[in-house]
Amino acid sequence: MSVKQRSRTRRRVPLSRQRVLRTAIKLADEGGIESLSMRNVAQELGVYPMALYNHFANKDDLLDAMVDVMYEEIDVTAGGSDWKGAMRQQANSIREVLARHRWALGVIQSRVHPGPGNMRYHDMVIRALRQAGFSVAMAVHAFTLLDSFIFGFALQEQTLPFESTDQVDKLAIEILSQFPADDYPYLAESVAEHVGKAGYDFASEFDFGLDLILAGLDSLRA
Amino acid sequence: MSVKQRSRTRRRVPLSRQRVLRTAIKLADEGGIESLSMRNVAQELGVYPMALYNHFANKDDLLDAMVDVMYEEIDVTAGGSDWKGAMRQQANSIREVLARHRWALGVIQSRVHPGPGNMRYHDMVIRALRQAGFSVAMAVHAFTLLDSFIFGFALQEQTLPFESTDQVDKLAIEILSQFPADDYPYLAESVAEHVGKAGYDFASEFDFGLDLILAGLDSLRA
DNA sequence: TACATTAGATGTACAGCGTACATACGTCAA
DNA sequence: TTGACGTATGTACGCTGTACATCTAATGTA
Repeated sequence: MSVKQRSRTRRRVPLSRQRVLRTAIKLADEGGIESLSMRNVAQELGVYPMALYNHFANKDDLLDAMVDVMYEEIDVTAGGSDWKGAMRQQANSIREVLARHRWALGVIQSRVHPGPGNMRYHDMVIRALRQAGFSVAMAVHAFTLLDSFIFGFALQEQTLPFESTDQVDKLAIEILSQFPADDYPYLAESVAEHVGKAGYDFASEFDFGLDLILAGLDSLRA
Repeated sequence: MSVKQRSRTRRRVPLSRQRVLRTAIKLADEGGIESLSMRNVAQELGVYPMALYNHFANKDDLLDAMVDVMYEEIDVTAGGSDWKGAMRQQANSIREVLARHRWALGVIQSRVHPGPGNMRYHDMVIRALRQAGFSVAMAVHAFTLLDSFIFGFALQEQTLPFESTDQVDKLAIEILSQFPADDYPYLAESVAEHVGKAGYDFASEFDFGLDLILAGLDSLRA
């Protein structure tokens, strides 16, 4: 890094919490969370590493903020009377956000400080459910169940060893073939008769689960 | 580390993949995943760090194996005709295992190589579902939905900023109080009228969700 | 306009990390 | 007895987060 060159363009764009945050998210999106270092962020911003610490207490603080941005990006426009539609839209939004920020699920797990984005998200979900006629207790039940399914599905989806959900067929067969035949007969049956068939799309499992849950919840509305 | 002392006791217990694996899991269980380093594992085993690389290609290889141990520890004894009971038992087993190995959820997300423990787990779940009368397609739907819920619930549970699920009341109020009053009216209502009440146990949400899903699936059996 | 205050950027340093690589050693087959 | 081979040792390198001291540029006050 050339200090001379840097100092000439010093004041172009002042460093700020927002700029650091956006840069960190960009780097994590592009290169994965393991490529996110304070040094990389600083370099991307044309700044010395320690400058970041004027805006974030430490790397954990930065990670907390990154997770909260993820919550902020969730689209939770209240759906009025069509509460199921609203939940479906929100669920899909979460899936999109988590696909855009693949680091988020891994980072979420080690965070303990909920930020305003997190709070806003949950407040709006509960609002939608309350306005749809759910009792307070049932609204809590409902959003916990929905959140569990949505984030859990995303976790499974990202654990799959391929990028797109429509490439399951070939890969499932390949993985199975790495193990002795008949070690996993039921898994093999599923792949042979269902998952391994051309046209199978793992994403369809998301709609199945979501529909089942929404139907179950609907029957419990006040 | 004293080499003299080590060499005197050199052959007491030979290093092995299993011993490295067990030590790594022990360290991660006790001190969290961030305290798991190849150097720490080596020191715990009274060995130089590079010795581990005779048994694992690299740290990722070790993490893959650790996750697979977690799958192996899941209790999936087939429940015969009582498929719901079997699923409930298995779900609780997963929750126990993930509580015992709090690092697992965070690590799972970055793994792409399913091991034999993972395969066995899924094979046995599908077997239980098939024997309960589910079609192949429906068995895949069912275990994807169940897995999503169970792992997703565990993710939420571990994100909660307290250890035990029965301490929600005080803490929920404390967190809310850090933000301007009435910023999150629906969240506040939930806490005031339900979550914040003494005796509320977040773990009960698990049974609610599981029961709803099992009931929904039951109506779809062949 | 001149000066004091201060927030923020710089630059150095340190301990710890994963692991490449060369060396040494213990065990077993011929 | 010797040679081969698998495993452990020991060194080294480039990377990490961040403590700390220093410098610099912008801001508030007279």
